[in-house]
Amino acid sequence: MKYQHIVHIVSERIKNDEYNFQYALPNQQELATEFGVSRMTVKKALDILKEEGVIYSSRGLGTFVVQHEKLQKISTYQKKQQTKQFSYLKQMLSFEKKHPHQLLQQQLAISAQQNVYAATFIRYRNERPYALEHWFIPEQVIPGITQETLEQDLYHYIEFELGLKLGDTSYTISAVVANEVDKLHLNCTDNHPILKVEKLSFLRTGCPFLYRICHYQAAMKSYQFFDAIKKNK
Amino acid sequence: MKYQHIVHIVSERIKNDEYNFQYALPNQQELATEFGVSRMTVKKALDILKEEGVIYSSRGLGTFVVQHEKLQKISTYQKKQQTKQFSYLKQMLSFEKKHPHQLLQQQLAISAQQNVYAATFIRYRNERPYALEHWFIPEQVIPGITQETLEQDLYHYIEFELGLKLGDTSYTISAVVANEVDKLHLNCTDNHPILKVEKLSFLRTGCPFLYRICHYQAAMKSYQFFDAIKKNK
DNA sequence: AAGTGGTCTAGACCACGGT
DNA sequence: CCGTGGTCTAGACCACTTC
Repeated sequence: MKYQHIVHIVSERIKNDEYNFQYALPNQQELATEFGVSRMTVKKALDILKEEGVIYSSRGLGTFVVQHEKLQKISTYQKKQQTKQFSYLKQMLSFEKKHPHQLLQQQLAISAQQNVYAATFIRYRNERPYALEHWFIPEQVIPGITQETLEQDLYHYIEFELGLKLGDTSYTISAVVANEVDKLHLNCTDNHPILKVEKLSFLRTGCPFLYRICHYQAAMKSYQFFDAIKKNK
Repeated sequence: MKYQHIVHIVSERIKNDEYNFQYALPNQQELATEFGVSRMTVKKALDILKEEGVIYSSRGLGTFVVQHEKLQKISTYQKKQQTKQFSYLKQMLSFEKKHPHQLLQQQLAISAQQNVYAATFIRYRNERPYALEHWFIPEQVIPGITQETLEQDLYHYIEFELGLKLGDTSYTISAVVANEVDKLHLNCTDNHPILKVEKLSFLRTGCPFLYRICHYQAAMKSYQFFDAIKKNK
């Protein structure tokens, strides 16, 4: 795929400040000539970089690099996450197969008669309790799950053992106070704030296969995401 | 733009169940013939629907509608938000021009000498205090702001009065406990949980122009977003 | 008028999944 | 093998911005 190569090269040039926000990039025809491809292929590569938020373009004006600030914020954020060198540990507290209660029936789009694998995990970060997670997986969609599957790599099992393709995950974030189970495992007291994240994962077909309720120690977790307000040109 | 028309027609057919998850869509050549366009134009339309999560396609197999569950969840969520018929009210508590402290200098990428408009709002939902927001806008980027600009429509001012193009907004979400100011205005007591959302908005050029710190009554707000886990084909 | 990016074409070839 | 979608071409025309 030639366009991926162009995406990579142009990304590198932006990182190396060969292209920067003060001047327009070479126009599409020049880039096409340089890379020995057609203009449409260049445009496809630039469209991907636009989607990534690295560049933008205006009819009649040209294509420009987005100013450093934004990218810096993202990269420094990621760097912070990496350089802190956290050690993570996931430990299973319970594992069972049961019938779903009403919330699960609704979220996983199944009936009360179908079985659901239910597991509870506690996560540690640098040996400190960090999150309490409840996982629910419909047996009909992802059959043959064992305790080991969940302790190792569920996604690998789904993709390579079952041959299913993964889709998107929906995140719903809210703030709550610690409940009794949280207080027991997350080492916190009354009225301790909790960042509650409900994650619903789908196969590529749109079938929901995993519902997670995750309670994070408020001080140890935040979520960041980007949102395009308007797509006006 | 022909491809937008095709996006619209195919969307309608999916909503009307003329295309559904049980069968593949007509192949790209058939659609091209039907709409009287080239195959590339059909593909561009389908790419947009893929990006929206409405369909997916496999080389060698065809193009398919994503199962209803996922879309239902999104649309029912939106419907819930709409049918609750909330009444919203935004009230300004303070407005001033000042020099930025260190956090603002960093977030807005400005120096300590530059001026920043600082405003505080309280939001009500159905007459109940709902959120407390602190807004910060660098004068150099968005000049000429008055109290009225902020009470009315800042985005309209930026786009149509100043002629600037808007870019993305970054959201950073965490959970905290109510501070003294929250307790005063949000009508809550000690250790009340707060959903804290930092919003940093950029112009299309990547220049940050608005930093907001928003404290929501935990019980009255949640955030939902989607994330592609992997783009494997 | 000149230069830019956005759209669209009519074809070609390739990679993949199923037979 | 065939049918599918993914990539790529070499051009054309259009919309927009600036001079």
